[in-house]
Parts: sequence; C-alpha cells; structure tokens
Amino acid sequence: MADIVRIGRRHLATEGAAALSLRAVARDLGVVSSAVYRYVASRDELLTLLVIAGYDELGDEVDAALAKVDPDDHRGRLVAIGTAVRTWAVREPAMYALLFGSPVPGYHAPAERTTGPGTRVIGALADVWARAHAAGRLRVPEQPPVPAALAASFAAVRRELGLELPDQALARGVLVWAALFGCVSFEVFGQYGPDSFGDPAALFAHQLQVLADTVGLPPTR
Amino acid sequence: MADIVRIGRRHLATEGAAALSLRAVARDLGVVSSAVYRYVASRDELLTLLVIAGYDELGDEVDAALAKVDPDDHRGRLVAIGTAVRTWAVREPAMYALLFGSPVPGYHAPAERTTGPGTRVIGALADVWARAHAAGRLRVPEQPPVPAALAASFAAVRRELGLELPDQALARGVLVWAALFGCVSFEVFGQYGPDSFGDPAALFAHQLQVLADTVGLPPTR
DNA sequence: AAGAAAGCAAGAGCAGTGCTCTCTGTTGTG
DNA sequence: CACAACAGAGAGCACTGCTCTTGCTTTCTT
Repeated sequence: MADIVRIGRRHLATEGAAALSLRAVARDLGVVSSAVYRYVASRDELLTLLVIAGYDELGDEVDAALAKVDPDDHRGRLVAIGTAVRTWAVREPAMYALLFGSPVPGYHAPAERTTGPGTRVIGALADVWARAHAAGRLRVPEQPPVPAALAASFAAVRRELGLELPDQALARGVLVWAALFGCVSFEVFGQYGPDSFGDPAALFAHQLQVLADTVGLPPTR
Repeated sequence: MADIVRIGRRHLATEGAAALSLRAVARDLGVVSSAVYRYVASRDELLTLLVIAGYDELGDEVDAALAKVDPDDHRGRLVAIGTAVRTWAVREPAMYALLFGSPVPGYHAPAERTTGPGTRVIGALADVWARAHAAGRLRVPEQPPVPAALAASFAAVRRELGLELPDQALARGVLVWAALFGCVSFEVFGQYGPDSFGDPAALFAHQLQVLADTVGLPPTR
C-alpha cells in the first residue's frame, strides 16, 4: 500500500492527476496491473488516498510553520500560514492542483474521509482570528454590511467550528481564506501570464499584508 | 468545424475537460473518428478551440454587463465585472474549470492564440482602475509598502497595458483580480464545503464590496 | 502433521481512448 | 471529360480502467 501511494505521488507530480494510471503504477511496481486492484479498489480510490496524503502533508507544513511563531503574534501567524501554503503549492503543483484546482471529472472525494484533513488550513486560519478577537486585537469593521441572507449560514459555521466571531469578522475571514488560495492558484496555475512577476514570493508577501489588513489584524510593521 | 466545437462544448459541460474525447465527438457527429482529424489536428487543438470560445464568451458577458453601467460609476463597474464572471462561472463550471482551474496535464495553450481573448477580463478591471485614478477617485494607500523587488515587473506591466497607476494601486489591483477569481473558484469548485452558504450570491456580493474597498474605490453605498 | 482457507499475483479479455495509415467515393474545376 | 482536391471509412497500434479465471504460496485450524 505504501509503495503504491508513493509511486502514485511520483506519477501525480510528473504526469498530473488526469494522467494518473493504475497500470503505470503497476509497471513501476514491477507487477501486473490486476495485482494492484487487490489493494486499491479503483483509480478513484487511489486518487482519494493521494488527496488525503496531500491534505495531511499541507496540514503538517502549516502546523510546522505555526510552531515557530508566537501564538499572540496574530499577524505573524497569518503570514506563516499563507507562506507555508504557497511554498508547499509551488513545490507540489500537481498535488495542489488535485486539492484546490478543478475537480477531477467523474471523481467525487468521499467527504467522510477527506473533510477531516481537508479542513486543517481553514481551521488554523479560524484559530488565528478567534485568538485575535479574544485578545481584543481584531478590528471588526462595520462597512460594508453583511447581507441578512447569510446570517443563518454564519450561525451554522460559528456553531460547527465553535467560533466566537461577529458576522463581519467571519465574512472577512472567509474572503481572506478564498483570496489567499486565489493568489496561490493564480501563481501556480500560471494565470498571471508567462513571467509577469519576477519575484512572485515578494508579490505574495505583499498580498498577505493587505489581506491581514482586510481581515482586521492590527499592523505590526 | 462549428459542429465540432459545438458538440465539444456540450461534452465539456457534461463530462469535463479531461474526459473530452474526439471519438465521442465523432460519434455524436455521426461520423467515424478519423474523419474528425481532417478538421482538428488533435485533441489538444480541440481544447484550444474551446479555450478560445470560452474566453470569448466570458469577455462578451463582461462587456455586456459593463454596457449597462455608467462609465464613471467605477465601483459599479467593478461589481458588474465580478458579478458577470461569477454568473457565467456558475452557469458554465466546466468551461470555467478549463480556463481558470488546474492546467490540463500535457496541454499547453498556445499563447499567440489565447492571450488576446484571455486578457479581456483583466483588461476591463484595469480600465476601471485607470478611469477611477484619472478622475482622482482612486484612494491609493501607502501601507503596506510595495516590495522593491516588484518595481521592475510593475513598470513592465504599466508599459504593456499603457496604464497610469502608481505601484500601490497596481499591486492592489493584482490582488483584487486574483482574489475575485479565488472567490469564484472556491464556490464553483466546492471548496467552501457542501452547502456551507445558502446564498452564495449574497456572499459574493459582499466580498465584491470589500474588494472594492481594498483596491481603493470610494464607497457609493 | 495434514488439510482447508485465505492471500496474492498472473494472464486473458472487454470496451474505451488518441492517433496514423491506407483505401474508396464524391465533388469541383480547368 | 479528366484530374485534383476533399471527405469519410476502416483497420490497426499502443494505451487506459476494470473484471474474471487460474494457479501458486502462505497461514491457520483441526
């Protein structure tokens, strides 16, 4: 099993998710294709294993980055999370694409196995905001107003994550979350255009600072 | 040719990009597979045609939305662009995934044919910011400072697009651009989680307002 | 220790894919 | 009327996911 996942990861990195082939994995394993089906039910099952492995690895990287930052340095923790995500994504673009890119057609990740590891990053972000808010160091703006239609959903999110955040902060938290991955995706997927920005790390660092302002974390420049 | 692209679009919408098959298109066309190769050199060529068609359609939608908004209502124009992008993306998720999701493995869009239609949205956004700035209605913040490493790239972008924007505004413009598509991608690709937000349109509308603030467009609430 | 049961891999096979090649029939043009 | 261009058919190669049967080896049980 470990060998299959390991070789699968290598193929994912070199060929991409859609080109991931159980037969090729079997070849590299020195075994006939049908033998692999004894351990992995299907190609989708292998994808699921890789998805879980990817979420786990990303979560570990984020946690490792957070371990080096003072828990009360909220802005520093947001920067650490963002930087860890970007660094990992640039190093493992195929894995990043599998997790955060277009869904693989015909494949649906089984929620009961992937939501756990899949929510570690947003969990870390939410934790930063919750701590900042608890410390009275989260500037919660009043404008623009949060649409009333979102009140129920926000209440559910608050309940589910056990978060103590006003709607305004929650809304901006969601935006910053999406924006963060939007920036990473643009870079990893080449949306900025060929060689548009010579130093994408510097661009991303600046974007993180602006996003920290957006979510209401006080500047510590 | 038109039939091939039309059927290809339909397959893209129903099966997804990676499952796009020239043979299936040929079947639907009532013709043997090799006959299609007379018109389309390869599967990648068909993908390119679809990419161009998608960029064109999105660009047309954005332009149509902009036509209904006062050219001096800069904030309204940003909202119009964002809403048009989101509406189109929700309606055509497969096409959106092809254009803005993970790159199809092994496929590289020929820049000389796709950059033109592919830059219409960012062109429209840049136009909004340029007009707002020319009218003195773009609040350009001083914090956080733009990294010096980006000066050269920004100068190149300014030159290439013929933009009259200070680095600060340009940097935030790029961020808002990426964040906008990040929000749309999160919704279309289901990253928010299953049925997290009952009214994603309302969420997106709020996000657009915050992003308008981020880029420095004055509130017209 | 002997036999049964489980585990494991091989191989053939089906239906699908992209793509190339050759062959035939049609159509337009000088 | 002849010739060239065009269009499609069909076979074929190497690949894919996946299933089924066959046979060997290891392990467990009596």
